[in-house]
Amino acid sequence: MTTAPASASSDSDTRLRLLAAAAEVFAEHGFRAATVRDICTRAEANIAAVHYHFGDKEALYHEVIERAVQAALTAFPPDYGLPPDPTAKDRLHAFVHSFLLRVLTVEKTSVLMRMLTREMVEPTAALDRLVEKVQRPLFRMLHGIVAELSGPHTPPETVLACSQAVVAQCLFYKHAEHVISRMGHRLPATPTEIAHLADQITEFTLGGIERRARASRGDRTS
Amino acid sequence: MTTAPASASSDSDTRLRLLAAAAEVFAEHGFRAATVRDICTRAEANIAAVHYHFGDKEALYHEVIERAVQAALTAFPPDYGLPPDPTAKDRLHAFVHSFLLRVLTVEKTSVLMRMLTREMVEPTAALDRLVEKVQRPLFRMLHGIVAELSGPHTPPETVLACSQAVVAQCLFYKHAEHVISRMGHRLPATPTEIAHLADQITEFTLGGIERRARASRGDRTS
DNA sequence: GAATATTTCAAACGTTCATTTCAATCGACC
DNA sequence: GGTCGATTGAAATGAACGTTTGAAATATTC
Repeated sequence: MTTAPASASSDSDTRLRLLAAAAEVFAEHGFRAATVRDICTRAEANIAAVHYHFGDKEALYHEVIERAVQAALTAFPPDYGLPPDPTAKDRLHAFVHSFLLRVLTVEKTSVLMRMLTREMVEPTAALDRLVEKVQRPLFRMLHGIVAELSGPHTPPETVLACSQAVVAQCLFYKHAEHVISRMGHRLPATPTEIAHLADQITEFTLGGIERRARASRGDRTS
Repeated sequence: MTTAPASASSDSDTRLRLLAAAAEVFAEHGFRAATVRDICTRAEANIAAVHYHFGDKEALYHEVIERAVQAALTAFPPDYGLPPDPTAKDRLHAFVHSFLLRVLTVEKTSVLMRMLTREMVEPTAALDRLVEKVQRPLFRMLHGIVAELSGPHTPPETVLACSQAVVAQCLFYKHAEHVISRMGHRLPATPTEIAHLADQITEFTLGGIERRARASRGDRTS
């Protein structure tokens, strides 16, 4: 029986090469279309290496996802660049900025994030864990910020919708990247462009929240 | 040689059944994971029927996409429910509302729209035509509306960003539907819910545009 | 340095799938 | 009702893929 992988935390050399290659291939083609052969070729490993080190293709995928999320959140945590004693607006900006950095930075993390994008549209078993471990806590954090910006008398439904609008704006540039480039529009990629986009989205959101909150107070000034 | 399909406009019975079944299966599984066998079974047709009527799986896919877009835009054109002599705000609302109806309505069109969602994340050759024929004209229309709402002195970059924010908010509920439902949030589906969401997005957007336009005029009132 | 465990390797297995083939069937037209 | 083109049917083909196998190579341990 050659089933059992080595101890769970063994990071042999080929094992790491497999993980790196798998991240590339899964991000590029998705879980199903990615082939074990391709991954092993890029990792300069034998076909059987996946079976030996991870058990099967799906277990490899899970570990890649796990590490991807870890890496992205470590590199750009949601309080990225936050000054001490931040205002709610500061926290919104940091949330948006770090979100965009995770999603758009051309380094490793963005390649990894493409996997999550695919998971959202075409879920595998990995999505459930992902939602619970990552997306729910992040959204809860955002929801708190938006609630604070909306003021105390804003109905929860409005706060929810505004929070979703923030996520929507951030994810858009990843979800629609192929359309955006085909339309001839620039896709933010450099730190400067991403920071600028974060400013824009933050401002747009503040305007939206303000107007929605005003409307929910019954104002009709506009 | 049994290659050539009948005349391009022949709508034989099995041909139509194949198109209907293919729309279901492609929407459910995506192009690659969908199997010709599954499609033919659901259409109560023989496996060879796809080859006979369409040539191959990809040609079938293209025709399904073509018809899907046609159907969705016919059912809910971007000026859906627009009053005569509409204001810019009216036109924005109609654009958003029809967009959401195409994307979220639980009837045929939404199933079909799921294919387009997949195309955006995992493009096939069909996306290029789609962008040119559908998305570019629609976006140009939206861009005009947003430009009008922003006022004459708003930089084009801001108008572009605000237009993208609108698309982002509308697409979000389709792109992230699996996450939204896993988070326990309600996904708008009934005409009432969709209309309500359209109101919310329109208001949010107006607030965003207003603030961005104000900022680009150099105001710092806020 | 022999014994043992770990890791790699080439080859093959079994399955799934799109596509093809060719005979059978159907339908319209003379 | 016989003929011919259009359509359907059952079976086969060939390629791609994940997985498995068992031996060879390498590292580890005593």
